[in-house]
Amino acid sequence: MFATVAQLGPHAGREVTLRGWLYNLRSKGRIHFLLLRDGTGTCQCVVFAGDVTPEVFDTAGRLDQECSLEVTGQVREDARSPGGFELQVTALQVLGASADYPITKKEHGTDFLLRNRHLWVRSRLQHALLRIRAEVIAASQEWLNAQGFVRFDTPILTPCSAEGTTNLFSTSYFDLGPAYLAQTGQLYVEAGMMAFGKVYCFGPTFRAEKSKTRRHLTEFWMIEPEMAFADHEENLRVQESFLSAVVARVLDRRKEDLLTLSRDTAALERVTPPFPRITYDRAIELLNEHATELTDAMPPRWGEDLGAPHEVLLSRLHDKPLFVTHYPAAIKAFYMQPEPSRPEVARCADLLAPDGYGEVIGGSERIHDADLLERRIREHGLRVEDYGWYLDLRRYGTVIHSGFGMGIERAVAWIAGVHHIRETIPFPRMLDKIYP
RNA sequence: UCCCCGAUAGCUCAAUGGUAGAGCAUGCGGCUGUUAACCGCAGGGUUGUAGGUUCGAGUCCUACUCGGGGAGCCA
Repeated sequence: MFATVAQLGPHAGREVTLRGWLYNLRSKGRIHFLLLRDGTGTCQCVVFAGDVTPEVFDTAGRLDQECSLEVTGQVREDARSPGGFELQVTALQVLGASADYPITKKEHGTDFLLRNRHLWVRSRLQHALLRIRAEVIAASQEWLNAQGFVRFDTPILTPCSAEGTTNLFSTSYFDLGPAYLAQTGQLYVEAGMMAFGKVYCFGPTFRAEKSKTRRHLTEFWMIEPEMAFADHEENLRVQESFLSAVVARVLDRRKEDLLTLSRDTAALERVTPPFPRITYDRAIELLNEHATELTDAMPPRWGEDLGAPHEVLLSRLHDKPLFVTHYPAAIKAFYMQPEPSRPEVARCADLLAPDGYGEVIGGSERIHDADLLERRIREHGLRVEDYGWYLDLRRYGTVIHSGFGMGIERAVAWIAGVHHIRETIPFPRMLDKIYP
């Protein structure tokens, strides 16, 4: 009877067959200890010389790391096995050999591990991390679904730049000229919002930026909710509830993986609404007050965007994710609603994760007035004719609306507590790196 | 695009300008409870590329290539 490592408990005392890969082998004279992983967990399988034929015992002692195996034996409770149950082996069959597996038990360099990413994902820490990623994605979608949001998929191939100036990957689209890989689904999701009230899109987005930092990928996944009749305040409330719910679910269901990654879960327990909020104006003041703590950076002047060192410092002054609201309109996207009493700032917010993980969510109230939106498109040097359909959304039953986008990888990096974003996606795409 | 650091065995790293080393991995041998097990033996190298300085260069100098860290931009 086949079993999985995670479900061994009910089989205690009985004989089962596990199928998986050899994580590690330790031999001690007349005993071999096989660590078998099957994706659900890792189980220590013990081969005693007296329990099996000499041929099987010899085979067990020569197994290669990561060979695939079927192992049959009796399930026994034993604290010395990682999952609390071990298998006393009676039979064993190699399914696929694994000579010279490159990733060994000692340390490796980043470049080597990324070149072997297709194998690296089998390793313990990577396995825990990617499980957390899957949980973040599932939690995000299921929370939104439960709140009445409808998933509304947006195109990846797009005819023009959604936000203008940033670098896009381009390809040729038959004889219709260039097409671009989407850097956001936001404009399209606004069309969906007017059909369904509350929608979100979820998929890969692409930025051809020459960014070489621990927070950047050229291909990353983003979940972008958009809500009709929601203003800036409502937008922030949804964001803090959403992110808190995602964190709570990871704590509930993937605590073991967080511990595998040595994540301080107490810091995650604090992630509950409301989140602290400061305006951009206040952020500038704070940065000037703490200027001496800024290494290799000056406090920004009003009108300049916040840099990575600034975001790190601001987030360190708070023990929860931090909203920075009302950035100067001039440094934000063209579609953001100006604050009525101060049109030089936008009704927007960046949500900064603690510990220097940077902006995990960016959002805003959108301009709902057709004339203002058209003016902004022109002011940003964009072609109005490219945005005909987008302007239509304001011509046919416009409403106040808001939305935001969360970068999955940044959220996962912060929640899991891993330093570099490249490990939070199975196959990272970075500047100068596209293999495997 | 800019700044800093690096490149030596399959992998991770040592080596005052003076004979190229270790751990892991691999192969062989030993050990009845190991937790990246341990112990013994063995094989494994055009020191990133091209020039230069020197009696002598892994080590110093120049250029290039590749990689790592950071910045800008952004999620």
